[in-house]
Amino acid sequence: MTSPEMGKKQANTQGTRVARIALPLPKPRLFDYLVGDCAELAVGLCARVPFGPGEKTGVIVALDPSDAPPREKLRPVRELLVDVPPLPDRWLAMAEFAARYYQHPLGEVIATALPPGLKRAVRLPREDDPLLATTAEGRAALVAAKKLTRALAAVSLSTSAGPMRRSAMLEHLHEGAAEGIRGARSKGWLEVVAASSDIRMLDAMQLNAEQAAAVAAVSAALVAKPAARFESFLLHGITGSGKTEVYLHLIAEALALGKSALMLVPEIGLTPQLLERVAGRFPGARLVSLHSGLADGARSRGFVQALRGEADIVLGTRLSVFAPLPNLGLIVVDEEHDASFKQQEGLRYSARDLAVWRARNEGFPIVLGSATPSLETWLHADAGRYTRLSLTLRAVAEAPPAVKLVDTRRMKLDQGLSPHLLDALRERFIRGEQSLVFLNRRGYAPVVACPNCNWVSACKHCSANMVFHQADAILRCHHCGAEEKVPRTCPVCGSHDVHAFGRGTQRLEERLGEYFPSARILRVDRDSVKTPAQWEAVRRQIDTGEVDILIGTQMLAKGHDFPRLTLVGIVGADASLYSSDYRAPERLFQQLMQVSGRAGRAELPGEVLIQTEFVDHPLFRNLATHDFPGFAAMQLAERRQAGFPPYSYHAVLRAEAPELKDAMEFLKAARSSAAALESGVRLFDPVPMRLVRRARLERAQLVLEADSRPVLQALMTQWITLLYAMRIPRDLRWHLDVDPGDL
DNA sequence: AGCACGCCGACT
DNA sequence: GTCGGCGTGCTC
Repeated sequence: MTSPEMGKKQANTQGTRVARIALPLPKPRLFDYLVGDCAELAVGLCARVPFGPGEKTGVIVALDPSDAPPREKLRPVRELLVDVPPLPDRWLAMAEFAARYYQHPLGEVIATALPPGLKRAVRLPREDDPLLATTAEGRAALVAAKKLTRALAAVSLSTSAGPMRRSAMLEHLHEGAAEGIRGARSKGWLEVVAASSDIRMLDAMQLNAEQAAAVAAVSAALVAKPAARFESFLLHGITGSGKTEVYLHLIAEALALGKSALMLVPEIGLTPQLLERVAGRFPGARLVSLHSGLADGARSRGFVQALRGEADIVLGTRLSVFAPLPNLGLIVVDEEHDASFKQQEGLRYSARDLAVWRARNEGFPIVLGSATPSLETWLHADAGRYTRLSLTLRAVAEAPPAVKLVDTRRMKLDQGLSPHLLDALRERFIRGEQSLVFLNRRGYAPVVACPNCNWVSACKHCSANMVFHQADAILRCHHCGAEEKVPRTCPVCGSHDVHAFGRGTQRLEERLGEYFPSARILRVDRDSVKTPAQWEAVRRQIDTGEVDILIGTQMLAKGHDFPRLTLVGIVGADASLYSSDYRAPERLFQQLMQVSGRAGRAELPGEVLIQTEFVDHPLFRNLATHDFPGFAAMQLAERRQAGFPPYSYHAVLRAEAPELKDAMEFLKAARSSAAALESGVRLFDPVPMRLVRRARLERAQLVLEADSRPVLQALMTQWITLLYAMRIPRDLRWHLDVDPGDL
């Protein structure tokens, strides 16, 4: 038999069996096809099938189901993608769980989890790729690098050897591998090896007692009997306490045990910095990075590498929780509280929650790390369901930054800047130290308005104001991207008095430029930094001291360490202090803690100035004393009192249509069909969303609340069938969001 | 999601 | 008299 294309197998309709296939369709059902009984046929295989007048690619989820339609109704599979190994059962189990838990069609879950380019042919360099192994040098480099990784892992495991002895061992190992690595690097053969220029293996031995205890605790789970290997750990470590070092040690141990490791990081966290550090630490390991910024080809390659068991470490954003590593032994979720782990469209999954499920299902430990854990995770630790490991010592600076509150009630502010903050900025500038002014609002001013007739720069498509961007002299809507020229006179009354109200980072940049004309000021927000390359350039400027004053949004809060930074000024925090969203304080605390952590290094103590009208607010008091446990206890008490998550469980049904009444009507009908079902779920009234109109669509939502997950799940499972059966206007769309990030 | 089938308004 | 609106229903 000859196949026209590599890796495809034409369907053989003789000796047929039935394959049940999950196809990417917005309906929760599967389709059965005839398929030839070839050797490769297996559950988990991708298949191309005829569908209606067209064709689709799906995944076989069962063979010869007992309830298939009569064979004469079935059409044959067009081709099987035998080039790619079938997805493992455990992987499919996770997809099925996600479909069940998030009430989403299995075919769409699988389509979300698979890289988009997989449908096309995947060309993958194997280990015997000519690039790596056609020359003796290439092979030698690879072998040397692998030996080094294994040996490194083994050394870090050998707890009997003291630090001195281990250092000596490492140095010896490094010498042995260095030659091969240099050879390979000079030829540019292997990216992973190239990155080993950054090798800092000896760092591996600086663990302090807390870090060592954390490593030991998780290690015990790694080597426990299979049935006892699953354990969730919360690694609560203040900024600079060396969480990453703990992760790297644990990854080394997983590798030494012959397992692979998965590390999830927030979107912003996937900077080349971390990738280099991991690659440098494990020069012989096969490292794969996965995130949505990759081209289809690269993402497919990484995914298939994992699937073939050719990846030792996968480092990536939320989507990499679906990396089909067959031999996974450890998951790390860094900055586990970060909102980017929750997908906000399509399948609205939480990668962190799925990761915990996966670890339990496959029987291995998981580490959730953060300086400011989510209250969900904190409560799990309080209740003993997660094992809490604390890092309280700041490894990189002697003392945490001094947090001071600036009471702005009786103060004359200049563009939102207090005299205190300006003095502090001046002081640092004179001393040649770096400062950061944090304002979580980009643009020049949040609105342009006419005081004469009350006209405001409202967006035509959204219920929001257009933001004034002076840089390109334009009004821009931050919700739909619409742009308009700034009117010179009021479009309603013709008054010449139209002007910008409020301030964003651009305006702050302008004003600070006037105050400190000789200072080098750099603004960092989504408008000024759009690509990873730009972000890298910015980081280099900051690192090399080419910047005196930084102005930035939360982009900067999450960035990496800035060694010369000694002052952080926080402007406009009050806006989120009394927001109607019950999660606002949690987010604000996380944000402020994170941005505060940027200030100060060993030889240069840091200072944080927070401008506020609410100096007595307990949130600030906890922040000033760096007391996350205190803050969490206070918040949890409030949540318990109000019956909010994590003491209850939420799901939201949202609908959007050109007209609000259609969305509301749908939700009312949906509500009454849920009300007719027997359950302990509390059904709220449908309400328009806070931002009712976005991109010409009007949105409303219906909140469901229950005291337990099973109660909520039981209702939704029945309800979803009714929802799919409802007849709805063509232009109305709805979705269910389980465990929504916000309401 | 596509795509086809099928029944009511303003045009060559 | 026809082209085309999108409501409804189906795809193994």
